[in-house]
Amino acid sequence: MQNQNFFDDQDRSCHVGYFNFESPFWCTKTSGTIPPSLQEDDDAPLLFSEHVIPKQKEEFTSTFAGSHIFSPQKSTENYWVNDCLNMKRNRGNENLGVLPINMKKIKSRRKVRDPKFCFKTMSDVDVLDDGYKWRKYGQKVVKSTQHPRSYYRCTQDNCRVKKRVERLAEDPRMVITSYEGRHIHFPSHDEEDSEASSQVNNFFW
DNA sequence: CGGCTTTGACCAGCGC
DNA sequence: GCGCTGGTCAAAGCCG
Repeated sequence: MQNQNFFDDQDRSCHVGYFNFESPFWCTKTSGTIPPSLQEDDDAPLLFSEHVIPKQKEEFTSTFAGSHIFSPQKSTENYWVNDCLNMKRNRGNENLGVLPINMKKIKSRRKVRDPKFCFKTMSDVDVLDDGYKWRKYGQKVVKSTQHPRSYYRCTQDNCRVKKRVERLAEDPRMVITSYEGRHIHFPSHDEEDSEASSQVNNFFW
């Protein structure tokens, strides 16, 4: 297995880098998975969910999938990341499937944006190899952290997927990677490892 | 020379 | 309306 990036989110080690989205799912407001307390608010963001795929050697692939019709406000970005992690900790079992999440209400009135998800990784390198080619188009020092935030765009023609990479202010060892949009193509990796290659293909979503 | 990164400028959203 | 902030643009420079 190549491209291994492990992180510890305080309850277990997770394997990230390859994302298995064999059956991508999207929780919507019409699915009935949103707590009643949130359904009353048209501006509440959509639920995101976790897909847990048990793997060999007691590893498992854990991914966050989400579809925010209304993206969180800029100032709630870390808050949203924390929600992802809280959701992991609240998991009761590791069955394959969609789990309801412990969700907080985040108000937002911003315009419709592409699906988005993010994860935290302990890594020395900022940019994780996810099989896609990215071109950096900007870097900014944001107020919440002294570390610069980098902006990348997929180099594939007509693919509008973007990702942001930044280090956690509280723990610079942690890298927060945020993806926005869906790839319209397969990864451009020249994989020698066929198993890994097939797993990469599952990230087509 | 083409593709990429760097970086300052610009713009839009948001809060006050 | 104004200032702050984050996101994007684009020119310049770097590198293979």
